[in-house]
Amino acid sequence: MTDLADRCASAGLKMTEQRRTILKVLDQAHDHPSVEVVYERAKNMDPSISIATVYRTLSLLDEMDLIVRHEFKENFSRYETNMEHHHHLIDLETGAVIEFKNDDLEKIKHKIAQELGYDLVDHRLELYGKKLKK
Amino acid sequence: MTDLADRCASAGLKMTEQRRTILKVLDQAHDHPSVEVVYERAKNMDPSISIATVYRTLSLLDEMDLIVRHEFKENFSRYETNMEHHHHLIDLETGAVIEFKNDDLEKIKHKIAQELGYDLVDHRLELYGKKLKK
DNA sequence: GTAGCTGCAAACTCTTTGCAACTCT
DNA sequence: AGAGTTGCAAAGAGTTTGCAGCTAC
Repeated sequence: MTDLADRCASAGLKMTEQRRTILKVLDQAHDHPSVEVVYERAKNMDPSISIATVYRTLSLLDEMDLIVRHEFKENFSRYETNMEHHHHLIDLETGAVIEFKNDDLEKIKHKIAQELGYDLVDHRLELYGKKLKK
Repeated sequence: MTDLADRCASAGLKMTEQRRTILKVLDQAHDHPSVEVVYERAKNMDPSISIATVYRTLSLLDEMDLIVRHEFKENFSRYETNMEHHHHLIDLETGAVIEFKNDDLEKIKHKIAQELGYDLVDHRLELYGKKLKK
């Protein structure tokens, strides 16, 4: 049983065949797939699965904080299972997503919010770029 | 004639009554209005204006880089005319947008992209928070 | 005069949802 | 058995677009 499936089961979710399939897709995904992509991969394992179920499952997992929904500058959402805190650089030519982390950034972020009199609840830091040719 | 209108005219755009109205709304806006809000304000000056025209005009101005379109964590776009470089803190309780700038952030941003082998084309840095009660 | 702009309504994209049937537990 | 889950199709929200008529230049 996968890690995600474990946590879903302990949360009291019914482990249906469809959920097992979607969780397997997510566990195997090392990229940041869109709903459409998760659906395609899931359909390869179980052709009867519906995209409505994929939407419902991903929303559910996002609410449970088991995955993270991103809305980059595209007109659809992407999801990722990597729960370690980090940010993203999106390759404008390929759509590829590169993860990075930076401690200075973390400090500045909180400092700014505090100075403005706010408690930082969420944030978004995305870089969009083109690969340098050497 | 407003500043925005000037620049539109020099770019060869026809100055229709509707455009004049929308540009006036934008010139007077010191907030970050959504399409719907621009439409409402424009309708107060000219009730016959259509929301399609508002959409078309805002997209056009965005392409011309006369205004900036933002897609915060809401399911609609907002626009702003303030062209000075800055970032945003969005008040999660009211939707209010507070602008700020920070030089350290600028430096780090470019440094990170460079280290990853990318040329920074665009970026997004948004903080979401709740007002601290004192 | 004519290229460009407008209003209207229909179309589009992504996402959510009502419902009846089904399935884990 | 019963609450939760599913597939389907319809509905929603925000946005874009085809078209015929209108308007700035």
